[in-house]
Amino acid sequence: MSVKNSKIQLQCIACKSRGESHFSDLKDEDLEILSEHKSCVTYKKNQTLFYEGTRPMGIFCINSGKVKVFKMGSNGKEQILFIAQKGDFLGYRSLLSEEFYGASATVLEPAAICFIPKSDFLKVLHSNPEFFGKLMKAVCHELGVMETKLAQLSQKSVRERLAATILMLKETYGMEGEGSEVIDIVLSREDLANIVGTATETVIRLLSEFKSDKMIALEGKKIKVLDADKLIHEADFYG
Amino acid sequence: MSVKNSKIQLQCIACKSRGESHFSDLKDEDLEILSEHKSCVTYKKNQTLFYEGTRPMGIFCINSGKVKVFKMGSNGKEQILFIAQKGDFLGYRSLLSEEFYGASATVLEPAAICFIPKSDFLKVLHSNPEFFGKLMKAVCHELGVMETKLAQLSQKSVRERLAATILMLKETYGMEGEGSEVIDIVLSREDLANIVGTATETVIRLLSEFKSDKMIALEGKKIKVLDADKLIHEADFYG
DNA sequence: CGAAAACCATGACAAATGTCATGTTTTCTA
DNA sequence: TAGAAAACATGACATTTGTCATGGTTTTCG
Repeated sequence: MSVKNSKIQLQCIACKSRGESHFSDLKDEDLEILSEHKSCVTYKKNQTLFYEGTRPMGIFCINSGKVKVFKMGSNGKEQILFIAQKGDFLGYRSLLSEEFYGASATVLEPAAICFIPKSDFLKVLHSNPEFFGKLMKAVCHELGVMETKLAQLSQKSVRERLAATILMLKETYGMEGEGSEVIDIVLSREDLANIVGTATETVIRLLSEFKSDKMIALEGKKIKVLDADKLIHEADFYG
Repeated sequence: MSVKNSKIQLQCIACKSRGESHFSDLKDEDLEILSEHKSCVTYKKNQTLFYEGTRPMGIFCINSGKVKVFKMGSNGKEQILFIAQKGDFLGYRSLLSEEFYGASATVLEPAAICFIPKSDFLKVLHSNPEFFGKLMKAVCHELGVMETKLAQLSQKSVRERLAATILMLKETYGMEGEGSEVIDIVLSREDLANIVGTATETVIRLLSEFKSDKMIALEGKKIKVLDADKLIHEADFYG
């Protein structure tokens, strides 16, 4: 199979994923500007959008698929900061702080992603105070989320963090079932460990325990949440 | 001794700490607006500016002194997110994301701090795109810093993190000496542990080791860095 | 398809770190 | 300034978590 990525045609104006994105309220003329030099490409699993330490040239807008954003440690272990999906965009943080990328982004599930050059993005941003304000609000919110993650990493046990992570994934990727929800994202145990901030083996062991305790079930690669209340208790939320 | 805080007179326009702050480039008329309903107060050690979970009513601008910003865990342990000092301001993150405070702020060293009501701050912010942009850049930078902290907390040992923390404190609070630098901030072992994200006893033990190994010396409550290179090695920077 | 690679699972063990107990020193404050 | 409280220091020990080894299972890809 060829490894070449195929270019595809995606119009911002008609983009299904835009509704839930920060671009939702932009005027058509602004969308025109964004589309002008945009290039859209399909990515396969494990392809990397950008690397930590390199210079941002624009932003990536996810039309479909899932992407992990992570920092690599000196020991070769990744710490996943967050997972982005359709409607999210990536790389604007470094762009706006005028720094090199602080993290790398790699595709988890096959994705269609548009790249918008820096200049076009900034043009729209600066001609559009409302949009700017909205983005500011989003960044401030993200900062709060990151601070919460930091505190939980420091204060909670691995078991608690894994339970909390499963619940968080359920919120974002959960698909309704009868009394249970399947988490619709393909994550290796290693990736899960790199979200939680622990060793792969530890995650495997704890998943086995959660399974024995009927809190979750494993459906192929995916996790099914059987007893969310018990998981909440494990996560020691607001305990 | 009275616990009452004394009101003091501080003019933004004449503020010595403004030069290094985000307010540095504001026009006099904007400073006037900020000053209009401002109230400035001196705080003693251990007084709290605001509590996690409460509603932000404005921003705090530090004229002098030092303040720790932290999240409290369910176990009663604090995780210190950062330490603010003169020129920094606090609370704008939650203000802009329109959320409750995500952290608490408590005085470490006697401080003079001005409070600027939300409406005045927002008025200046929205009438001043350049200032808004500067703040956006700052928030994006902070987000990057927080992500780095998260990754290091997850990937480095306590020993490495303590070494890195001492070096970081030296950068910010170091006072030049002959071949050594005293870190000019009074931190209890407990606070230091809450920055590093570990138990107090562990910090005490490691400090003793660093002292035996001639990397640091303890001058009263303050830490003196004797061998920064060795500390850098301990911290495993870019190793 | 079939071999190789990647991934998952589990046991055994080691290392790092936290917790508890105790005593000393420093700081606070009545 | 004396007594109480807080902070510091250290030992002993428990617990958590990571690491290494091994084998089974699934996925990938020529």
